[in-house]
Amino acid sequence: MSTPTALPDLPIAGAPLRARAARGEGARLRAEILDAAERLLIQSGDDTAVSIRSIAAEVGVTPPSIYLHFASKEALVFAVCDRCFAAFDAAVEGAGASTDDPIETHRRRAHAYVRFGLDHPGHYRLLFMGRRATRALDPDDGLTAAQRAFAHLVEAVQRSIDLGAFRAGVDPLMAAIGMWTAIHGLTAALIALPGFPWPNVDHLVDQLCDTHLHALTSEARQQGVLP
Amino acid sequence: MSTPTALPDLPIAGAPLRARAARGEGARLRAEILDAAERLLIQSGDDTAVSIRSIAAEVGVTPPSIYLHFASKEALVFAVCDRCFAAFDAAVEGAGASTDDPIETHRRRAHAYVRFGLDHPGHYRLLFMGRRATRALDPDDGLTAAQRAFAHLVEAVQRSIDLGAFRAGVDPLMAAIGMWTAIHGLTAALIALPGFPWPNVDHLVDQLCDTHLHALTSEARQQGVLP
DNA sequence: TGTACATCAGTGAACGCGCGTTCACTGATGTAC
DNA sequence: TGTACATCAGTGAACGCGCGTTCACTGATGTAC
Repeated sequence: MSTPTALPDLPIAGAPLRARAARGEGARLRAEILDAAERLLIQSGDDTAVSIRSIAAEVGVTPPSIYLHFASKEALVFAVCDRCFAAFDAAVEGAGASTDDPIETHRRRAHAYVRFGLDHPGHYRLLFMGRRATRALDPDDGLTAAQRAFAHLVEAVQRSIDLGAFRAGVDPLMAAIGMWTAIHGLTAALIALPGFPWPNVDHLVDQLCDTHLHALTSEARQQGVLP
Repeated sequence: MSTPTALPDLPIAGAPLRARAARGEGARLRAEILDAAERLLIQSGDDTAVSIRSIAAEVGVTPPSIYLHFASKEALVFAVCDRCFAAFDAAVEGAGASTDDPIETHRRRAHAYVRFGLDHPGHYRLLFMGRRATRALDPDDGLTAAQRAFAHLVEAVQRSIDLGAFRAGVDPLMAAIGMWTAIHGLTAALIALPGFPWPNVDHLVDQLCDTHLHALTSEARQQGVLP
């Protein structure tokens, strides 16, 4: 039936590249959109620089198709970020769990944190340096992956206190905030200012760990204003 | 000559609000553009969210007029940032100079740094949390205000070493990076996550100063891997 | 076994919008003769 | 004193572009009778 010149089975330039999902497998597109959006978002590290149109093109589908699975661009970006936060959390938790030493575990967490940021600067920019909504769009969704990741750090500090490795007077929340903001500042600066004359990164992380872990372990109170 | 219905001297709705500068005072518009751009940029804290058109409207002039004084949007944004960095540097240096104590000066610098960030979150986002170029567009312009600000911190550390307040073995660059990234991380997190259950900010800054200044003053080496 | 119908997975075109930048121009003002 | 001219400080319209989202639609596939 088809003439020699007609090749309807080959993709035509400009035509969608993706075969329509079979009946009942419409949800497959949702997963493909998430994957494509993640690829583009971590490439640019900026959700405002990634358009619905570019995500649709990456999938091989037209822009309106996105709205079959996500209510808005914001909802799609949030879904991607939640997945990325879970990956970040897994990397840090995994590193922390690789030792039983209640001090060394924090050191390994810190190194894994910074390494994640340097290995995946797009992820890190997206998760920690943008202006996205922090809370779940739908309150019924429960804790976000970001909230779980921070809770894991507080738990790690609490364990070190329970095991007697940290001073008894340590406030787990204050200590967690102190360590997190310091390591975040280093990571964010390393990513944002690649032209800065940075010394060896591992030395920087170690120095930071020395400083903070010393304060959490030494019995002597420093000359600070805190009681 | 003018009829009662003609009021040519009053601004008409939609018409430019700004009177044309007198001959020889064309440079005045440059200053007005800088002021307007700074207002809008610190309001949003994001240079991609501020358009040439909105800056022109803020001044009361048409968009092409911007190009009489700035080669591109990038050049205009850079000029604004350089001014903002100078203001930031002045705030921190001023606070540091308010005492002769070589330890207390760092504490005051830290508090002034965080206070600047919280008082001017738009400035801070623009200067430290965006994706702008870090170096001068024209290499002949010499050091940027940002580079001068960091140099001032290194000098402050060096003075504390020279006065014997910091350990002799302290590397001024490493110490400056350590303190800066930590305080930057706290400031950036405070700004980016206003919904986070932050404890008292002054306590956080003090805790951070305690931790870092203790490491720089105590003779005992911590359990770190550094020699 | 055949056929009308419902459902599903998308598409095509358009909505109104804002963007940075360029280009030829205008109209007031000072200057030279 | 009068006037032609140069200069200056801008303007108006347009360039081609991409944006998120909506809406009516299409065409393949399964299902009920």
